[in-house]
Amino acid sequence: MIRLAIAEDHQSLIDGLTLLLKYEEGIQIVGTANDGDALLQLVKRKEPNVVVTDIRMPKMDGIQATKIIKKEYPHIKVLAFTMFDQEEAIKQMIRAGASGYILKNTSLKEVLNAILVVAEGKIYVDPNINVDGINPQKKDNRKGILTKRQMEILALIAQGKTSREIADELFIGLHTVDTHRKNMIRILGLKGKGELLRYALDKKYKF
Amino acid sequence: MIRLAIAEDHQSLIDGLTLLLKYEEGIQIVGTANDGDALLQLVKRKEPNVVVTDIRMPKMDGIQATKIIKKEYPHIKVLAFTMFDQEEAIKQMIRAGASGYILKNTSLKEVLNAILVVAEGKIYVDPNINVDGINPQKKDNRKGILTKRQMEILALIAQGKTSREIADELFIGLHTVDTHRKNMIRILGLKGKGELLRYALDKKYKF
DNA sequence: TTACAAATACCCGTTACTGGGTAATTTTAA
DNA sequence: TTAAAATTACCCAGTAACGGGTATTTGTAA
Repeated sequence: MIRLAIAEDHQSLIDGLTLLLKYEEGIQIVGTANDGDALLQLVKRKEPNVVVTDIRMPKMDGIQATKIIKKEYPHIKVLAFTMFDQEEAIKQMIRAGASGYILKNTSLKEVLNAILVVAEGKIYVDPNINVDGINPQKKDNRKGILTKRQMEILALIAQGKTSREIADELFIGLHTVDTHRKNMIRILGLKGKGELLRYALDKKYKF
Repeated sequence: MIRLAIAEDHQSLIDGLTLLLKYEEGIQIVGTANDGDALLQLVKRKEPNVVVTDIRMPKMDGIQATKIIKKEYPHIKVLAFTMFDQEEAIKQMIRAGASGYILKNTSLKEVLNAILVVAEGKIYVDPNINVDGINPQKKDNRKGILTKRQMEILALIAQGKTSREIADELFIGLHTVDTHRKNMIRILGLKGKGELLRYALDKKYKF
């Protein structure tokens, strides 16, 4: 299930997209926003897995918003929804971590397709865009997605240790371990009780 | 760590065993009992993983006690501690699910060895015993250890479903799912929050 | 050296799961 | 058909984990 958030200062466009996607199976629109600030609030509250955002927006532009979203929630896919001939802005969106860029003068059907593509973790680039240096992905210095300490703790979680045991083993406080747990859950886009343990067991042999 | 329970109506023998095992690393004596009833209570309270029990005991004999223990806690290994020439009783112990049988006229050192052997899940039979039809293990009709319903629920647990979700999916009550969870934890000898999920994930592909 | 990331730690509240019971009903097998 | 096993369901209490904050210290890189 794709949980979609839309940010776009032209409400009419939002309405059009909403109309198209409302009855689309597998897509749930968790909210819309008319500016960057509102988008960030929306992401924080609803944690979508895909965000469609305009680049030029009031309060905070889509580039800045994307940077923040990708930093805090690297698993969220961002699809930039731009007007034509703003190649410099598009480049910045790429650097900010966007997974796709589609022009506003595209059919809504193609927009839907782009959403599905980026939701799968792939990159979607509008055929009409021709930017030379397109090298998305991998702009954060993190080796993986998690920090050293987080991986260390994840490994202990995989061993079935409780937060208390992990805290004692690493000579840190219980709260600290819980904080790391929560940060990892947020960063990895997990949810629910066992998800982190499931993830830990899955990745256990991949460190 | 072997958590050991001892049942034997001759307290002197218990004392001897305790003396031997007290400083043995890897073995913790969680309690002793002088009759079958007391043994069952002990097992229930302390959940040992290995039980050493006499066959002839007051109130309830070791055979009956073993049957009940193996039914409720199949993971617990039972080592019968018998006097010589009671072959019929030994056969019954086998059928009751004992993992080993050692004669009382054996050195305590050998008793220790027998405990270690059965704790590893292997079968220990005193060399001086010669019963023809020895076919231990597998006396419960259960295919595996769990029932159909329990495996069904375990599979859903492995998928990360909560009890609530599992209940809805199977059209049964939340309490029922929780009961199955608890029964599985008991039968499998697990403990702690994540253990059942870990077990479920481990066995997921082995159904 | 100064900003940013990482690691540390605490607060509050809620929920899912565990651990301890008990018990009725249905199914299966002896 | 009758005893045993399996499935269903509920009670109470405790705790680990989650979800949401905030905040300080310690690195590290610009």
